[in-house]
Amino acid sequence: MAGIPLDRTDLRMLDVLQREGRITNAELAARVNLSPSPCLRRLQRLEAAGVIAGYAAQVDPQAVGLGLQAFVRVQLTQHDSATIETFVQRVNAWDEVVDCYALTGDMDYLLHVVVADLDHFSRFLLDKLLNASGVADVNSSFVLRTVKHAGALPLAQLAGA
Amino acid sequence: MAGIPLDRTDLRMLDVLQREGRITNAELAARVNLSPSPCLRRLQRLEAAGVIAGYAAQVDPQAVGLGLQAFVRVQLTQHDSATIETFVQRVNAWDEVVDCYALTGDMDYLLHVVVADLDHFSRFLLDKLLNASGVADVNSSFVLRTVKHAGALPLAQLAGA
DNA sequence: TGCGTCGCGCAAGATTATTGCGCACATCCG
DNA sequence: CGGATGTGCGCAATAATCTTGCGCGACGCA
Repeated sequence: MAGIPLDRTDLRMLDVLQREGRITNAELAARVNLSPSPCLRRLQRLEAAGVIAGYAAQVDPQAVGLGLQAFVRVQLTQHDSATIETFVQRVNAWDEVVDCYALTGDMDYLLHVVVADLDHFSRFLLDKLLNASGVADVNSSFVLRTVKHAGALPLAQLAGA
Repeated sequence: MAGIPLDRTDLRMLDVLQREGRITNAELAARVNLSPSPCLRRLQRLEAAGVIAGYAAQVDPQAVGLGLQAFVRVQLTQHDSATIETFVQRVNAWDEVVDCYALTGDMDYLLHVVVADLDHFSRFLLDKLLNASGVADVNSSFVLRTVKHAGALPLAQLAGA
């Protein structure tokens, strides 16, 4: 996992693509002061190296009827590999869980949950989460407002080769 | 904010684009059993309506030297609009904060922070967050492992017109 | 100075985007 | 029941873009 070296141009490309992922290669080239050919070759290199893991359309949750989001902190009863493995597998199978992180602190996991409404959340909580073995404690907080959703890493602060 | 009606084809398009945002219109059309023309027209409609808010390249944080992530829960001293307004503005100005949500529960805000290392985080915490007025309490948890990062809404479970 | 490497720009063919147009089907009203 | 209307599809043609091979110049090094 050494990671490939990234120069200033690479970082500028990434910075642009984080915000406008469907921009044409021609315009991306113009933004970073390059002709289309080397720009495309750099892009393919970044994709092949996994620096760019993929591209995603950002869908408005409200528009598709998913109007409620919550963050659920979960504590497991035990921390042996079997318990963890089982929990992780279930989390990956649950569609409502968009993100899941293992954290330091008194709670083991943080789940970002997206659902249609309170009823939907209730079913998720009762039928899935609390039904899962190994779950000792659960603490739910609902999203009142999305204050910031950059969807972009702070590349500006990086020096780059 | 009624939102435009979405049929089964629209949802399938969104489902594909959430995972492969840079797919060509021709291939997207093939995936949803449509010819390129109506597929593009649907896409433009979805973009214009804001159902698709944008497109983003998913950059690997490790690859760009941002190897440490944290979730910081913040409680404000007061909840008057002036205190909130000030805090929100600062959050939006801080590059390290990728996401920020106002939550129910005993902590008012959840910040998703991406930094290079502990030193970087320390500077963020001491120089920025704890220096901000109106901040009563702060609780940081570091990301040990990203268990799941779908980056996609669960559209499969939606019926759609 | 001479050699090798690296990355750029140019150019041409293949692919894709984009628009106008006509047609089929469903709905609604007379 | 018949005709009008609207909606959305596919086709076709042009414009734009992608994609690859190639030659050139800059740089590092012995």
